[in-house]
Amino acid sequence: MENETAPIERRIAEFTEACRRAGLRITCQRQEIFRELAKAKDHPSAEALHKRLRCTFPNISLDTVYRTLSTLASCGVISKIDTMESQGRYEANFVRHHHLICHGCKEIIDFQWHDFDEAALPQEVRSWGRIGSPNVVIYGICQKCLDLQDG
Amino acid sequence: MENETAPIERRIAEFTEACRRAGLRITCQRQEIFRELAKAKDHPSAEALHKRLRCTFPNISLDTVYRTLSTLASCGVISKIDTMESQGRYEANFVRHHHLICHGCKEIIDFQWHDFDEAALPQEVRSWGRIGSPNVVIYGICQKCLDLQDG
DNA sequence: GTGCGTGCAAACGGTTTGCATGCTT
DNA sequence: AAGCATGCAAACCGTTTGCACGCAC
Repeated sequence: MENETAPIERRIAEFTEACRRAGLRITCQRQEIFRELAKAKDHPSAEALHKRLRCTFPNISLDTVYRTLSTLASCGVISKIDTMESQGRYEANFVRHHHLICHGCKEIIDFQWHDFDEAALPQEVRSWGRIGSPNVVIYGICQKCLDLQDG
Repeated sequence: MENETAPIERRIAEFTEACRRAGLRITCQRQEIFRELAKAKDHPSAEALHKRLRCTFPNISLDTVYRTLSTLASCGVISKIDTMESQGRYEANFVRHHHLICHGCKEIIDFQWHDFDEAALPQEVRSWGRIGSPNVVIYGICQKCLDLQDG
């Protein structure tokens, strides 16, 4: 699960193993949902994922997609991204990264920032409790949307 | 609007001025909503704010609170915080800061981090488009919630 | 065989919207 | 006087839930 650049089949195998460890049954719906998310590059919502899955798996229901995403997220096998929008978005990228979010097209771009990842946190934060990885979120308007506005 | 530590009446005056500039009418609902948010220290949701407002302003409707918060947020007079939860939360703190969010009690704590604010952003980010202030968001479990679990 | 996971449909909760009235400008 | 803002109620949308069947174990 730790390497998003691993070949997709290897990632499925890791996923299967992770489910087994978590006591989750391995169903084809779960495998397909994970595969579709792992191969997506755009942080899809549950609905977007459902739409894609229906091409190869016409009977899959939206509820199952919702249920599976939330199950997998709570096992830490995938993660949910909090955005300003009403729809939740998901990703299966476990390389440490941060997000750029476009207010215009809602695209989410991953970026890495090693200096940040290694920086010491303020004392106030360290003494607050038990923390997860600090995440940088930057909202803005991407170049494509800027061009559309000006053009 | 820039100083959250200014006396509340001065902040209301600044708010009034900002509305005028934005071409928004100054109604007592808007003033009261802003006042309640400006004095809140806990990043309330629309519903929480509505509940508080009803004490001093029994006829105010929830719709107006929603409408006003979204109007003010789009003028940049207040800001909306994106969290993992379904409810949107708001703040009127314009001192540069970041957020610690507790998965347990959902409390949101502000903290400042000057070194971060002054750090150079990765090239990849600078060339992406037009960006707003980078925000650090840290999820975790606060000490109070940890104590409850262990105790 | 046991019981978790699925599909279906209905409920849910937060938020948004249409409309007539009221109040700021 | 003109028209934006409000309150009310109903719609909306993403998500969750109850239930009976089916499949992984």
